[in-house]
Amino acid sequence: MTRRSEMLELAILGLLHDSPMHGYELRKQVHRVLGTVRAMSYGTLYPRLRLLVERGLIVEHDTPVSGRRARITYAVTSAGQQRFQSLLTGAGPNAWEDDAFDVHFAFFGRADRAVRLRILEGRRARLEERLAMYRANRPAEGDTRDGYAVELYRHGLESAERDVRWLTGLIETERSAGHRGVAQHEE
Amino acid sequence: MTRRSEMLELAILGLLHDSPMHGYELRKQVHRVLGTVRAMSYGTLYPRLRLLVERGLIVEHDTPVSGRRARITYAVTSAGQQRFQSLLTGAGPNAWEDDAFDVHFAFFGRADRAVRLRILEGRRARLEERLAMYRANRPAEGDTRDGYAVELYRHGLESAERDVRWLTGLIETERSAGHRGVAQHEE
DNA sequence: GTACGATATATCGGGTCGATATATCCGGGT
DNA sequence: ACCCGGATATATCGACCCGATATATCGTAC
Repeated sequence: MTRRSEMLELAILGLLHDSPMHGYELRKQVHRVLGTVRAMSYGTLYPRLRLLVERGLIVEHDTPVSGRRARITYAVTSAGQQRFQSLLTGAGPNAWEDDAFDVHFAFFGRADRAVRLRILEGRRARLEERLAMYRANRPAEGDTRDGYAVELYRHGLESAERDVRWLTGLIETERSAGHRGVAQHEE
Repeated sequence: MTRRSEMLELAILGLLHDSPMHGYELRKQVHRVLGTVRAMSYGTLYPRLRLLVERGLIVEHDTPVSGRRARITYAVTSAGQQRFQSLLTGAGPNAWEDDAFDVHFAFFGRADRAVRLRILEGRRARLEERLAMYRANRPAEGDTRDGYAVELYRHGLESAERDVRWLTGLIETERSAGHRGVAQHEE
């Protein structure tokens, strides 16, 4: 179980929880929720769906609409629900990485505050490490890098700093007002 | 030759042009230039270096420092220089993608203005497509997404918009003042 | 009524990552 | 002098992911 496949499993289980659907639709949802960030290819999705069926985390409802091509609708089982919760609640350093963080964050509504805070703080720490490395090789006098490489450096640094501020804001909101403020749209 | 391997080839040839070095150092430089973004693993780097040697794009200078472990220093050949230039100058849609764009941008100092503008504009168009998709599924009334998913959406949209503005600034600078302004640090 | 694009599932080859193995060098502690 | 840990350095392997491609059906526009 690699980092990536764990993240994909979380995304699949989380999305199927909202409503059962078939593979093609599922992939579009991953696109939507993760906002066009590297979504899963079909070559990854379909084999993984079969694997999750084998493990009993999801089940396939065949939907044989007369004459239509087979459309396999998937739904989470209770084992799948548990697996989802344990992936979300037990999130470790894997969840501090770019893609994995986004998936976890998208499902924050189903995690309690302690878990949310741990993931947010882990993510921030991860970005601060990155920031420290960035700053450690700030272009110095006599650097061979030309203006474009320096501009790329500046832009990357700025983005990372902004993300840290974003996380800090989220953490403060969680600490002070609980889930209000961030989760205004929550039902 | 996939997108990714083409990008890695450009990075390797471009970095070795600045100064010959061995694999371990090369990987650190990729980290530095690309700013911690997904750098190459050793399992990718070493086989690829051997491939580039086979193709005559780089050569290995064995540096047998008495008693020391073999350290293979690589340097670009003239064929490698040409390959680098053709990869940079002939950059197509592959170069509009995240990682590939960064690598190309880092080597803008060795591309002429027409090429720089084409890549910048291609990249901007790519981001605007992404933006359009984002906006197309803006969370509407009655959306099942909770506050966190909406916040993730908002943050992603904002980042993409900022990147478009960044590119627009760069394009304007290229168009008006040539390479000044952006490339102030150029030697 | 047919051409086209979207929907839908499936598979394969090439290639990448992450872990691991091996080995040397250097500095710090004792 | 000795050892230890961490950085330097090369190499390989298995797990697995992406992108392309094949196949087939549906809606709709002309």
